[in-house]
Amino acid sequence: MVQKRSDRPAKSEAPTAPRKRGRPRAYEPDVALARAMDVFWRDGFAATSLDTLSAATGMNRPSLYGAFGDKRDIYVKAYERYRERGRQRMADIFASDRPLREQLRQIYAVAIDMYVSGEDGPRGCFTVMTATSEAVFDPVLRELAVSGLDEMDRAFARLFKAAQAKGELAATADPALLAQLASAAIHTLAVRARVRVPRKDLEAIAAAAADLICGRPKDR
Amino acid sequence: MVQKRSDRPAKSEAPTAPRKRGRPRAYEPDVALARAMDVFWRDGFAATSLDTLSAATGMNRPSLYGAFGDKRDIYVKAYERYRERGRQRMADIFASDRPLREQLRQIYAVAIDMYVSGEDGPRGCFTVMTATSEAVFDPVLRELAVSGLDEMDRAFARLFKAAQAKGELAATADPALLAQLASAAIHTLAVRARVRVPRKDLEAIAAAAADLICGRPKDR
DNA sequence: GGATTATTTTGCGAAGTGGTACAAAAAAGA
DNA sequence: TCTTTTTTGTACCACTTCGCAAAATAATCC
Repeated sequence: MVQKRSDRPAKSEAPTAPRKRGRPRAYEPDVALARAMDVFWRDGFAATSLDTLSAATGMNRPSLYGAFGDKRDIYVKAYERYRERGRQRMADIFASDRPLREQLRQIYAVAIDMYVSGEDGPRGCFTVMTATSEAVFDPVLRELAVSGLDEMDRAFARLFKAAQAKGELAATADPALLAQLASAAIHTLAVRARVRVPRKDLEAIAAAAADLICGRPKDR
Repeated sequence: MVQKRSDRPAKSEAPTAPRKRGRPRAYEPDVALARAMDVFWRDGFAATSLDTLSAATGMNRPSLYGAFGDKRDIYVKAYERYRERGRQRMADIFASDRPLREQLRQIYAVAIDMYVSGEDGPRGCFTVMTATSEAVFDPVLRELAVSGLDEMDRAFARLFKAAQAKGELAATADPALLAQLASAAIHTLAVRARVRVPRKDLEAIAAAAADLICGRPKDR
């Protein structure tokens, strides 16, 4: 009996078996948070009640509170999870060294996918739709929303710098400024998706944005 | 005594003196609606309570209901008022026949003015911030939000068509598509204003958008 | 088995929600 | 002065909201 409880018990199977002491959880924190994210993403902060969260997660309110904290805490965690998922979906595309126009096309395609997703209707972008609403008077939420916008801007800026180095983009362009316009396309896609603009129209906007940024396409 | 009550009494002074029969109103409907608009614009639909509206307008709830209807009715009227005001502020600029780049600069300047306005903090754009949130599940509100986006798109499209006719814009450009990108800049300004991005930064984005749309500036 | 620990369940309470009924108030008309 | 008409102010309703305390439950540890 060397190990006590300070380090992982290292059970036989998956890392998801620490076998703690008391009554076992009836929920999986990660999937519960995913459901909470779905609700906040769809309805926003103010329009979401703890009862709705409770129903969506299958946890009753005290369990919710114990696991994640109060409503605002759940919101913050849900939003961070949203950010993390978005980061994962975008990472490969930003990292690939394909032609700039193609990278842009793929990035916008992923964005559109996310924004029109939703069981009961297109949800748009969590950052643009709900995070910015709460951002004005809540400094913490504002910092989160700002970092969400910044992250996208900076990713685009890196992309454009690399494209300039490869000669795919005019050397006179300001990468940081152009990045914010590339993000602007993301934002308009989010807004328009939310009012049920058809996917086809969104794709046309995305293509036009990519064209405008890269310069007119040479061939077709 | 020819005229009864079907037509205007045409009192001596302003048209605001029909002198109706019962107890006179303690509020002016128009300024009350302006206050309601301020609240909804700032807080959105869900986070606004009738008590808040009551306090802001100086009307108590029954009077609010009598004058404008239920909460959603007030919201709709407030949003329509917002639209009307925006239309007024933009109309002259869109109608002027100045150089395209200058028109764009002015349009974006007005937008920034509106979006950073607000006694307690920047409010962003009513359409982008709150109308789109409610738009997913409420067909009426969706139609309103869509028409709000469309109106801006179409105004830009007319602008670009005229610019093409004057030779200020490449004939190969698609005015309708380019218009949606011009609107995208509006949307990103709204989003960023809401998270308290400084005015100076917003102006830089607006200038970059105008440059990108018009083509690089010839001189400076 | 009994003690310990962690979680769920039940239920409550205080505040807030949108909406309304009803009487008092304030004007014009007779 | 008395009636009629319109609006206001008070009070209330049924319901929802968030958060929490206390008890019940289910596991491990000894």
